[in-house]
Amino acid sequence: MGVDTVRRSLESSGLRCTPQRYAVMAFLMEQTGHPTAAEIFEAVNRADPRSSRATTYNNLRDLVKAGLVREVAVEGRAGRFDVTGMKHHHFICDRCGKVEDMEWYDVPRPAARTLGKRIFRECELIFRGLCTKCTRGHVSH
Amino acid sequence: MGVDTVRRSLESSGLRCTPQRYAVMAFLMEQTGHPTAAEIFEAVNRADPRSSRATTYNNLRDLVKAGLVREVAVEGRAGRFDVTGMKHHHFICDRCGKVEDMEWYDVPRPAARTLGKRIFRECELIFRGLCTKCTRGHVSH
DNA sequence: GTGTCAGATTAGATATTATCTAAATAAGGA
DNA sequence: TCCTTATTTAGATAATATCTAATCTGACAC
Ligand SMILES: [Mn+2]
Ligand SMILES: [Mn+2]
Ligand SMILES: [Zn+2]
Ligand SMILES: [Zn+2]
Repeated sequence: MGVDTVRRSLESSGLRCTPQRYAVMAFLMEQTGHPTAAEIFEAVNRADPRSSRATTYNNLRDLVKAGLVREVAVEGRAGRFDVTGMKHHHFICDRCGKVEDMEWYDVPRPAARTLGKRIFRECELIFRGLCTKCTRGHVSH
Repeated sequence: MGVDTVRRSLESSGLRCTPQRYAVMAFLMEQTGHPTAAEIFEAVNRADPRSSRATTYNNLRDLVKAGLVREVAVEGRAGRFDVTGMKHHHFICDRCGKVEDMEWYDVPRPAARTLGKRIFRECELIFRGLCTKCTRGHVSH
């Protein structure tokens, strides 16, 4: 994805395209994992432009609010982020906690009866088990 | 669920049945919501026996490790807990963040192809949208 | 290009959530 | 009743996130 695509997606969300904000988006887009705010902060500051901690958090919050980034639901204490855009599910490793993307597929939505007066927007699937790395040396059964 | 049931489930997990630990289990079992550690700490200490903060956290960790309690995957910063036992899914409100239980139903597991060398254990479904309370006054479309 | 200013950035303080430490206590079996 | 060891405790500390208020700058109008 090119520089202009990022710039335009920021602008169309009413966000200025600042070097710091751009760097967060660019880093997240080249990631296959789900970095924490601390990891994003560190990665962005390995090169110019520098960005303060507050700015990194501010930008993550703004990008999430704009729908360009999401905070994934995990049970750890540190928020983990990925770019929205391509729909996908997640696999979380029981052993090492790694969060991996999984191919998206449609899930039967809940029955109207169980939904009640709630307004349904989407389903999200979390698979659990052992990741490829943690599987090594593991004997099933 | 009776006193003895809790006691036995603790003992069969190799955990001593202490008043503090029992209080955490008892509170979680009467909850329909998904309290944070701070809420559990507060609730437990509204009456005897008292429990320190460290003990509340220790017990939650031990109960999770024993499989009697689980930490729910949510995107907030504070861990939220519920008792395992009855399988169910979750509905998370976009607006107020409330986590509600939803009737369990089986989900088609991912294709072996997308699973690769991972070892699959279970699927967990998260529904998103607006809870009943946040629906009030909301105009769809 | 220059001026304007709301939005953005910053360092550091503060808040929130969770874990650690080491001494004291008590559960449960012998 | 005694013994062993898991558990509890207060307080310190760590990890994560937000706030503050001074300063700066991106984007737009001219
Ligand atoms: Mn992802
Ligand atoms: Mn639940
Ligand atoms: Zn793993
Ligand atoms: Zn709600």
